Amino acid sequence: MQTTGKPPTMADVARRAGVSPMTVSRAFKSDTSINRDTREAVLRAADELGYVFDSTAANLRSQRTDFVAVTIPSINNANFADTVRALSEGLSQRGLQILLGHTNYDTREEERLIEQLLRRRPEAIVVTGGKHTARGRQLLNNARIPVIETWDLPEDPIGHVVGFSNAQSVREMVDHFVVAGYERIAFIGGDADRDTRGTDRRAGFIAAMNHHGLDATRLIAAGAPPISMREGANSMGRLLETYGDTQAVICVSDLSAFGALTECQRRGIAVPDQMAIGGFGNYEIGGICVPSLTTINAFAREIGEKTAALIIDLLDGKREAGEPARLVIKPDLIVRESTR
Amino acid sequence: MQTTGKPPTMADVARRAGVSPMTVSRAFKSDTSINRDTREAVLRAADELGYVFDSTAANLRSQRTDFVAVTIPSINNANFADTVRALSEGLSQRGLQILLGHTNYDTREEERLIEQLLRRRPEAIVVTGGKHTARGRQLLNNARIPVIETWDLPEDPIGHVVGFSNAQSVREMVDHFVVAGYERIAFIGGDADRDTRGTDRRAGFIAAMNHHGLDATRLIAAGAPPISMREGANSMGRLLETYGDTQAVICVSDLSAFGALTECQRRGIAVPDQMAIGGFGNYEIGGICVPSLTTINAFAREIGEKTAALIIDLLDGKREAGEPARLVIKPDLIVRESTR
DNA sequence: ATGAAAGCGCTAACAG
DNA sequence: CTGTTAGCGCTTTCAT
Repeated sequence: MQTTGKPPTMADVARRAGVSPMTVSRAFKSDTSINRDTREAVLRAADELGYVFDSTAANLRSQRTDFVAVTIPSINNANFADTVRALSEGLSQRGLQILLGHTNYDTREEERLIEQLLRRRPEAIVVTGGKHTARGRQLLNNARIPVIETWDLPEDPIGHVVGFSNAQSVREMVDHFVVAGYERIAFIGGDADRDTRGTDRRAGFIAAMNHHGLDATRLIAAGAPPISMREGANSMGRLLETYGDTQAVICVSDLSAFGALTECQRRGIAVPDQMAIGGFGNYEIGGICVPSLTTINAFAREIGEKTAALIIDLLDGKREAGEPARLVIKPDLIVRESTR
Repeated sequence: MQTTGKPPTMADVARRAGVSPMTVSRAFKSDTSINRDTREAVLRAADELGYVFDSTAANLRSQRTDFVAVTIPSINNANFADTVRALSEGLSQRGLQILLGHTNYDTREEERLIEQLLRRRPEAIVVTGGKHTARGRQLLNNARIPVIETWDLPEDPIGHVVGFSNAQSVREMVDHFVVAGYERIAFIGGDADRDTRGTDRRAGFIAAMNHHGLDATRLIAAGAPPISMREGANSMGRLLETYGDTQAVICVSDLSAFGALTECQRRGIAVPDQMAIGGFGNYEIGGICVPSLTTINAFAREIGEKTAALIIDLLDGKREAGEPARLVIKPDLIVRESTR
């Protein structure tokens, strides 16, 4: 096993094993017809040479990379991480590998990323959300591979969709709050535009409040997404100072909701008695903290699972590529201790 | 821009632009000498055809992929996510793209992953931790690319190292606790072996306790890594039932420490007065929760930054590949409200 | 079950 | 600044 000079190729392995390169190639595939002993001899020769299969060359010749490109807003978000993990596990069963990139909640960044990813010739591309630059859309449209938009229900989808309605989910939480007797309800979320899911959640809040004939103007802008725990805490501080008689607040995520909760704790404001708090995303923290957080389970893992299954069906031809799938997930309201 | 038939290649673009394929190739590189107008004409022709550059072919011919392979134990961990993000941002400045895989804290899984990643011919490979299967080590040793082990200080490193001493960090926390007057101190961590960093932290705890002549047997095994908030809470319950007179506990991470804190809150045990709690990793939650958590900042982001800079220097030949780097990071003890 | 020939789409190397 | 030639390492295709 030499560590200098050029790395061994299939031809080197073939020579050593006394077979043709084609036989070496077959020995490295699991489903090809090849004699057991021949395969073992080839693999032994490969091992002795320290041969490592070159996917790049195989990809070029076979025109298949077994890559699936995935873009997420942030690599540092447990919800998206859950989706990616489920996706990764589902896809790995078919030998598909994820090529992951993050956009920092920026569609310009997403556009660059999409272009970069498509150059690697993935078998499919999964993007988070339905908002893209014009050129980003165009790139996805022209890609001759399955395109799946997730975590959202775009009105004008590019291809397939695996998502849920962010607005509708929050509407249901507002309904629950109103039935529980809350009237002066606020919303803590990020600045508009960048995070479309967050924007949708706020829109759902406003629509539901208006529907109930309640004041929908208690909106705290927490800064640029993603909204951290710290920003949630700061926002709660501003809420208390601006709208002191607020009875309940819905936060754009469990992380900001937890931050808001801690600010109440620091100020001696009882949750839920003096202030009820709702979050979004069913992060682990929401089920653990004291009091635990009422939240919305968006089924991040299921999004990944369904997306993986969809991609596999499409690649296997078990599903018609021409008929875009629209897999709608119904989020669950989880009522816990932070509301009464 | 046709969407059926075979995708356009450089030859198609060249024909349309009235130049040779080589000129098209140059038009797509930024640093090559080519006439401004020619480049624009080529890029226009490419756009009109909906041409997308094929990295796979370029990679094979140039024998450069611009991939950097990275393995982390879990994709769902804010510490590793911080490292990956910093790494990703540092590397993208040189056009390097991360190929990420997760091992689920399992060296057998890591071995499979390493093999799969090396087949993609990355320019360098970054692994988390210094424990690998024999074959995993061999694969890394024979890879003719820079190997960087992170988040640890292996005694017998394969190549470069960017990490810190997990044991030493916890030793310092124990020292701090002892100086503060705590004597009956416990440790909550995962089952041995799988997570070597966690195991090192426990070893550091035991060594420090012994050094101070204190009882080092209050060890709560929280289950298989990674230890969740929930498992931290459960472990605190078991600790209180098993060693009721414990004054302080050190947890393998801030997540389990927070879980432990919530269990105290549910049981009406005052933190830090009746029970002091220390965590590890300086997760955001530790700085936000009430009381905030004493912890150890392992500088996850700096690990990523230093690793990215190291890789770039190695690939640019600004640093001798033959001289393995050993970049040691000194974690910081952050004393907060959960200890007195 | 195995082999021979050809070529995937791009760029290194050289020439002009 | 631009073009020609050859070939990266594998697999498709067709034989046997």
